[in-house]
Amino acid sequence: MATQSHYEELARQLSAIGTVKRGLGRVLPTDCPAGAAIVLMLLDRYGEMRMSKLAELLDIDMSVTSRHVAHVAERGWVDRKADPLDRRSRLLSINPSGEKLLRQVSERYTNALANCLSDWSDEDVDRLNELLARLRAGFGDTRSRALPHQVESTTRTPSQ
Amino acid sequence: MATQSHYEELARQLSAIGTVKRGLGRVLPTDCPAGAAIVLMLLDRYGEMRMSKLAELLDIDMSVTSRHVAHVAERGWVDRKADPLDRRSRLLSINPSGEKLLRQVSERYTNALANCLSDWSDEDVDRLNELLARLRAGFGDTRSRALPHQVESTTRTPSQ
DNA sequence: TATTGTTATACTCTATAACTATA
DNA sequence: TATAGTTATAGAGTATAACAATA
Repeated sequence: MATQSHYEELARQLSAIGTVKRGLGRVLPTDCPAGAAIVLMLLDRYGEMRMSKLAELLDIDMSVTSRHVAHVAERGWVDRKADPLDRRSRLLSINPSGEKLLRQVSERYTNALANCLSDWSDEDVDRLNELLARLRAGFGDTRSRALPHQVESTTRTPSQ
Repeated sequence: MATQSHYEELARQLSAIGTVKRGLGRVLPTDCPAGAAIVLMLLDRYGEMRMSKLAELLDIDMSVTSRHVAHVAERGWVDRKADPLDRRSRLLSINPSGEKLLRQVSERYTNALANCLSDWSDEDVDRLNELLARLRAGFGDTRSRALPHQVESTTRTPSQ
């Protein structure tokens, strides 16, 4: 296990990462905020899925997912059809219009990164990608272990 | 320079980092949102400074900085005094009450990270810290180069 | 009854613009 | 006039709770 000072520095680095996310956000096309872009990426990468599955991949509440999806559906970038197996569910899929927009988004993200990170090698980017994936996995798999401090002093069963 | 697919993966990783930030946010004490915590960290690390300097370190607009500072000042965690050299300015500094809270925040952040990243070595955390710092530097130093796409087709002088 | 998804409400973080006090 | 900081307003992202439709 790493020592405390290293974790403190990591906490600071993560607190400051907003700079980068805002920088990337500025290159997005009109009417396509970051939340919409991620939805398109995930539907493109993993194919047709339900709302609930998408919410799980996004790791956000389904109520929020619902709003992101409404946004992209209203603009004709994804299709929603009834799930024949369960009429409560909706099956989401990216359509050609959405794919076209996604290509634009990817290109702009890539250009922005290439611009700002012109001195990075493939290996540098790879290492960062791997570490970020590992970081997310650590948090994603352990959400119940990262509960607020109040839990410590109670005996109740952790929610969910 | 790295190739396109590596940058695309990085864009996806960055889009998904919110999971980690939300996880860390959940361990914060009541009345101390993430924005307040960063202000305390920076005042503790760099000492007394003006609003404008703090806004620069945070890399956010001074109007936003002003609200974060008002929050922590109202709760008695930082002091604001008039700058004798320029009565328009205010000098900010963390006080003992703020230092006490900051120790609590650091401890909780560290515990959360130690919990979720129990299999990470010091070297792993170091590498991630270095890459994140480099990533931010790339964006921070080149904000004018990462402007929205509209700029490309004009001849006007970049703002600022 | 339980689950899928939507909507209403509220909170955090951010930016732009208008404003004040001072330089 | 220009600058330091504040406040008003608006938009994006999120969570919780109440709800409708279906299982």
